[in-house]
Amino acid sequence: MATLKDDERLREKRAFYDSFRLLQDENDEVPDRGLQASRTALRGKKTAEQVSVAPTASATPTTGKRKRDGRSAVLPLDQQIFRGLHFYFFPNNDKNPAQRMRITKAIDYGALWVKDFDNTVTHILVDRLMDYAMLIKFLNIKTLPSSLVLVTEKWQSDCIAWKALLEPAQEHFKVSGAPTTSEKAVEAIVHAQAPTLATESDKSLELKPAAHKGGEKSDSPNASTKAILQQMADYYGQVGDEWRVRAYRKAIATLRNLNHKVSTKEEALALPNVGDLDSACAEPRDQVLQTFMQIYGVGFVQASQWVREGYTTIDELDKKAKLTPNQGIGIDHYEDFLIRKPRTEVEQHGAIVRKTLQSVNKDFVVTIGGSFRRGAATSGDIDCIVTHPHRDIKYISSTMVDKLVPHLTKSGFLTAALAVTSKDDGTKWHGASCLPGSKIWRRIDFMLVPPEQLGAAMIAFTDNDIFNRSLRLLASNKGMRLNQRGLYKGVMRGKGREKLSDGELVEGRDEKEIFEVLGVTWRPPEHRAV
DNA sequence: CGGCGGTACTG
DNA sequence: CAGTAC
DNA sequence: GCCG
Repeated sequence: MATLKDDERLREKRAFYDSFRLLQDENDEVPDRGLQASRTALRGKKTAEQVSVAPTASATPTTGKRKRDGRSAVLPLDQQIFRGLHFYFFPNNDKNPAQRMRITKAIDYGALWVKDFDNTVTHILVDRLMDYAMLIKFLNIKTLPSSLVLVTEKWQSDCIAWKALLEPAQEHFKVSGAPTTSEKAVEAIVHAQAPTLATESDKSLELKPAAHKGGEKSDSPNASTKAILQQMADYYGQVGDEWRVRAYRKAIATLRNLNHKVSTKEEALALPNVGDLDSACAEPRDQVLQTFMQIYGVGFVQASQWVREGYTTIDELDKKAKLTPNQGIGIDHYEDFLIRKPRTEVEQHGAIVRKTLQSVNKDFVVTIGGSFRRGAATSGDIDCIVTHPHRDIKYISSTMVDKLVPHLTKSGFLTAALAVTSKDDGTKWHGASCLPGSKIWRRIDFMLVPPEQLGAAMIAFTDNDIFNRSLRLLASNKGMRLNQRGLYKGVMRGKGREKLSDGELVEGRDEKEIFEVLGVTWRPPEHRAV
């Protein structure tokens, strides 16, 4: 039943997406400073004023929150993903509006528009209605130089959506009738790293948790393959197919644990969760939908409805849409909640909570979980796992609700409550916090855990979701059940995985013990992510 | 082909 | 209950 | 997308 509904939604969504796209093609002019010779030709007149456009703050253009005149998407140099590339379009004129839009955009993003085909062309972008044979005939040549990149126009729009040069040799960018590049699967995909922009000021994006100390081989032999898989996962995330995202992430997880390079298709197929690595194609998910769904308290259903009602910016939602209190907060602090924060700041938030709690009772223990505990350099939110070695959940939660939260709210540290513990047996509190002197709100969560459940809670609130799912699934397949309270055995399940009986508690207190009972070799928190 | 973690809070 | 978050 |  869920599937049926989903299909329905998907179709619905596509329709809206399409109409939105059309709208965009007409309206979405992007003046910018990236002046290229060809632009003058393209736009004819207005040149002078374009020359001197200063780069402005480059917040998130999609939100349209700060600026009313959504027009001015100034593209700083580092956003010009096509810089240095020479595009030849087929058809190569700007007669029809859509095509003109494409060309304009390409230029806005740094490409040079080559009007007469020559050997400086690096990319040929073919209209959806054209095919390889027509192109060859038009250019009056036998074959194209292999160094040339031949892609459909979709490549361009996807690159823009992604803010990156995407691998052109993917099935969904293939021009109809074009000679196929023989390789497939792992091989084909492996050499396919997106070319990096040769920028002058190349600030290195440090992504590594930098945890490696000992003799561990720091870079995995399958790094490039994983990068591709990650790209595929991201793509499907964009496209809205969460199941495929999960599948790809599972494949990455498998590769992560290998210490030799997988280089043949056979080898890949033999691995669990890793398959042919074929790529399929779907329409990218509506950017507006995507933006709306990043609002706290807004999911697919609400976002779709707003899109259907014609909303296109968060600003409009803020002014006109009917919002729940949480969504209001989500919108007011849209940027705040999306920004990842460095470990040092996460630690400061945790320290405040810990200190306050311990001033009530010095034995309280506050552990920061989530990606922080996994060693990540930055975190999206702050997960505080709150426990007490010899008091029960009731004491813990009442202390939180009656003392800590009011106190920290009064002090100005806690700035919003988004989901609070309901009864006395409540176990979680979600809200926002703000360091003294700062104006940026952070998402902070408290997980209230009695000592006998600490191990299970640590697993649940530290490991990333894929790792969690696999552990729970593993438990399920062994006739057990894993949740944030413990590991249970003798669980009866009906059709599907429907739980018929709760089973009996095996272990909850000790993290390692849970791993052991499940037959999973222990790994420290840093190694429980995908 | 159908299934894809398991739970707690909001409205 | 559906929707959302973790 | 992979698994049973």
